[in-house]
Amino acid sequence: MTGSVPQRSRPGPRRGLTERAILDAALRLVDAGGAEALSVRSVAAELGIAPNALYTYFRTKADLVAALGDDLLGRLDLGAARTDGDWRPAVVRLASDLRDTLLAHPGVVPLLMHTGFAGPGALAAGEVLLELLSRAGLPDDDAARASYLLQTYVLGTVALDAAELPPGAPRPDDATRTAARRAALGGADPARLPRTAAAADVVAAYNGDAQFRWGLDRLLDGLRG
Amino acid sequence: MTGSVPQRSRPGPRRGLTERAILDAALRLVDAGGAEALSVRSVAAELGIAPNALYTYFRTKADLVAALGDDLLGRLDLGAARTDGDWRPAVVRLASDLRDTLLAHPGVVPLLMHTGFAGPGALAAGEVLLELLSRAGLPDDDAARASYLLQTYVLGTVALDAAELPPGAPRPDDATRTAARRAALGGADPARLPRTAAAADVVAAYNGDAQFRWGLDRLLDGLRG
DNA sequence: ACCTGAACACCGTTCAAGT
DNA sequence: ACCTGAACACCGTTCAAGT
Repeated sequence: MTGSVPQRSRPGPRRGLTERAILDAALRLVDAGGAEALSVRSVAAELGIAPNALYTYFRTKADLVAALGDDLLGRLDLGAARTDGDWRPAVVRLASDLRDTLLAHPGVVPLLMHTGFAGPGALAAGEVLLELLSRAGLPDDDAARASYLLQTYVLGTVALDAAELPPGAPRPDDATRTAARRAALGGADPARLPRTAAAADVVAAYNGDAQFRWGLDRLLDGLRG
Repeated sequence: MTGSVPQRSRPGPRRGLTERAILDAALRLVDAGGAEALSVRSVAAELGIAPNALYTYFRTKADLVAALGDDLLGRLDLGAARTDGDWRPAVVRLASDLRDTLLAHPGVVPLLMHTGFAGPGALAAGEVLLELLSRAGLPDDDAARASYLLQTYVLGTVALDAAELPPGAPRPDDATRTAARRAALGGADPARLPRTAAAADVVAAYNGDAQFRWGLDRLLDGLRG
């Protein structure tokens, strides 16, 4: 009656399952189907495990979502910004990297908005930003305020862009985002909202990397001594 | 067998139920319990009706949420901004009103981030903003860009504030928000993140209306000709 | 420690039926 | 047109049990 070792049975541990593998699976689902495609059960199915197995790694779904967002922020190349000579191009680069990283996974953005920005990745990026602004000659309290200002600008921009995108369209290019914005403003009645309707026609100037850079430059101009 | 008129029976119409009443009930729930307290079923229970009765007024829950967000934006007093003399105080006033309106109902903010900003309320506010920036002397395309810049700033600020707040705490004051931010930054290790940790100590300068005004003023400085 | 099966109290939405 | 009851296919989470 001594059978062979139960190699393919159900309960026991699995060597392949890690926090990393879970976050990768979650990101795959969000990229493919937007934020609403992410559920404890869908992640478990993606990994081929029982739903409640995830609770060994994350206390709640909210914790998983927070880790997913911060994981993205942790991918920023902070070393480059840190060693650049001038503070201003370094700030522009850091802000642009953050924007690119988030817009590469637009489904994550609304999730980030729920969870705050206090994970290790977010804090590390904030620290570098404070360094750069200090190097710019700002006193500590102004640097703290300016850091907050820059963060809100990047996140606000990304949130507006991401909110207008249809779910399940990862890595949208400028053309996709411009079309989304035109669609959002397209309903404006020219009789009642003449300027908004006109802005919809010049929407190409409204969006994309150039628009982001324009705003960022205005903002940094405002920070000058 | 002809009974009295069935005045208290189940199926028929109800005169008291309107789109307004539904949105009011939804806002009550979000204010009391945060975004996650809002469900089709909870709204129905609040109104004393069957869950599916709501589908007479809103095609989906997403439509209800979008209407709830835009309803809030529609409460802005645009007339005041429109008739003010100088453009700059009018812009400051409009931006501050928007921030106050949203922070009075922080649970709505993450919901807004999902749905975009293309309802009548959002478009009307955007139109006034374009008027003011045009009055400031900006050419049309710069006014469009500046309007977007200002929107992202306000929404980014509010989103960061709201994300750090515990759910179910409506109308938080500056002290509450400052405490939330200190809690969020409190985990920073002074050895690895010295500037972040120091910023947590001067967090009062980081947050609240004064911080918002500081950033807004920097931003408007950057827009000067 | 790590995983499963089964269950609990929920969801959003649809459909047929009643007024 | 407006509402209900019942059902469908889902949720997040817990608990006892297996390895």
